[in-house]
Amino acid sequence: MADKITSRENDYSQWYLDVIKSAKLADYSPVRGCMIIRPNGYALWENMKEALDGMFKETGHQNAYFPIFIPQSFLAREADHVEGFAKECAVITHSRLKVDEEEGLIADPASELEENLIVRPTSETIIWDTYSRWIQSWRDLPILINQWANVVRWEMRTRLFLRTMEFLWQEGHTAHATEQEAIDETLTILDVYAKFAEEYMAVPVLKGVKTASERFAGAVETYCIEALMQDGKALQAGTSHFLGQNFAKAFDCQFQNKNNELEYVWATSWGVSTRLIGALIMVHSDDAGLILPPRLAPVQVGLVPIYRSDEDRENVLAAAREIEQELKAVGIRIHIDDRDGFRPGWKFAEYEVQGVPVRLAIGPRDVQNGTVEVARRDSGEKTSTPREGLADRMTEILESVQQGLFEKALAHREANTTTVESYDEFKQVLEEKGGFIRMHWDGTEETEKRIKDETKATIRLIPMEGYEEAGVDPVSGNPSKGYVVFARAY
RNA sequence: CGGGGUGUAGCGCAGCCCGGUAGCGCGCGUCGUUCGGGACGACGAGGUCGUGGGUUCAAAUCCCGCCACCCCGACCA
Repeated sequence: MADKITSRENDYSQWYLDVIKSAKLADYSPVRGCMIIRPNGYALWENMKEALDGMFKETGHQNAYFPIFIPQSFLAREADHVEGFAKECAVITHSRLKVDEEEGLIADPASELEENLIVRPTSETIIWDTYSRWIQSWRDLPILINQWANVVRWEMRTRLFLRTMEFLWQEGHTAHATEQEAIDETLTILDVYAKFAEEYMAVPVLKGVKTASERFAGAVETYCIEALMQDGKALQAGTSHFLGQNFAKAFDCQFQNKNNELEYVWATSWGVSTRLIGALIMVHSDDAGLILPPRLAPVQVGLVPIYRSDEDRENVLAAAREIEQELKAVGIRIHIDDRDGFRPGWKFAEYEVQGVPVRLAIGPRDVQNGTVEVARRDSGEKTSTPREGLADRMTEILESVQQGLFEKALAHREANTTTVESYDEFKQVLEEKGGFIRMHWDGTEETEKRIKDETKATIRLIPMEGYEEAGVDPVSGNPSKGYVVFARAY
C-alpha cells in the first residue's frame, strides 16, 4: 500500500511533500536541509540537464568546471556580493580530524587553515579571479562558459527541491568586450530559459526584470522567468544577470581594446537549479501523484503485462517486447514492468503516482484481439486500441499530453492573473484568489517595501512586453510608467 | 532566528497521564492460493525505546540537561 497523498485543497504544502515521497523523487538526509535525490528525481534532472546543455551549446557556450572551494577573501572583493551571500556560507577552517581523549573526534587544532575556505554559494568570484588571468586582449573575448555543479547556501528554512542547503544547478559566466554584447547575452539566455520552461517543462513563464531590491547580489540588472503554481503562488524559475563591470573591477579584469586602451570586461551570469523540479511538480501534478511532461519524463510509456498461466505469460511478454521494439524505434522511452510478484493493479498505481505520461496494458485478451489498452496520466482516459500503427499513435498521444499540460497551465495562469486599479482591490484579490496581480507601481523601493510589509506580496518582475502604459500608482498616488506583476512567492 | 511538533522495528504510529513481559499496521523472508486498478492465508525475521544524567527494588513511562529532525513564519535560488 502506497503512502496516502494529502489533497491539494486540504494542505498544498503537505501535498507537495507527499508527491515527492510517493513518486520516490527525493528523500531527507541525515543533515538538516539536505536532500537525497533518488533515481526517479535524478533521471528527471538528467533529462532537464541534457536539454538545457544542448541549448547552451547551440548558443555557443562550452562547459568547464571550477572548484567547490573558494578562498574566503575572494568573497569580500565585491561589496554587494559579500553582503548577499556572507550570511549563508559554509566555512571550512580545518583540514583534518583527530581523536581527543575527552571529546572524541574533533577538528585537529594543528590543522587550522591559513585562510578559511568557503564552499561556493555561487562561483562569480573564483571565476572572475580566473578570467582576470585569461583575458588580456579583445581577442580573448568573449568567454562563454557554463558549468554544471553543486552549490551550498546555508538556508534558515528549507523545502525539498525548492530550497535546499545544497543544490544542483548550472551557472553560466560570460565575459564580453562591450556592454551591449553582455546585455544581449543576458537576454539570449533568458530566452533559452523561457523556451526550455515552456517547450520541455510545459510551464508557461513570464519574462521580465527584477526590481533593485530583488536583484542578484552584485548585478546591475537581473532578468528572470516566473511561473505560477497551482496554489496561486509564484516561483522564480531562472535568472540571468547583467553584471556590468562590477566583478571585472573587483577582480581587476581588464583587456586592451582595438584602440589600444585598457577597459574593464563586461560580465553576465545565469543559472537554473534543481528547483525546476519543484516547479514541475507544483504546476502539473494532481492528488493522485506526479504528472510529468513527456519530453522530460524518464519513462514516457509504462507497459504492464497481464497474465496468469505460464503460457499466457510467454505470449503476453512476447507481444510486450514487440511493442517495446516498435516504440523504441521511433524514439519513445518505454519501460516494461515485467516483475513477477507484483500484481497489475499495483503496477498501474505505481506508474500513476510516478507520473508516467502514458500507461499501456496488455493481457491475453489483447494478444488474441491484437489490441492494447492505453491510459493517459493527464486525463485518466482509458481506451483499447489496435496494435496496428501503435508507434505513430503513441507519438501523437505523447505530443498531445505535452501540449495539453502546457495549455492547462497557461489557462490556469491566465485565469489567475488579475489587473487591479486600487490597493483595496489588490489586497482583496491577493487574499481571495492569489495569482499574478498586475498593478501600477511608481518605481520606488519605498512603495514596494510598503506593499511587501503589508501584504507579503512582492514585485515578481517588471514585464518585458507591454509595460509602457502610463498611469498612477494606487498605493502612493505617484505617476507610474506601467503595470508590474505582483504575487506571493516561494 | 521566532512559533509549533516529533524522536519506540525499514516506514507510519500506539504505549507514557497511572513505572513492572515492548506492541499494532504497512513493508520484509518462506510456502501456498492469486493476478484486467494498490490480493489473501499460514509461519517467520526484525527494537541499545534519540542521548547523558537523576529518582526507584524496577524507567519507553517520572525529573533535569543535551542533541537531532520535521512543519509553520521572518529572510533567501
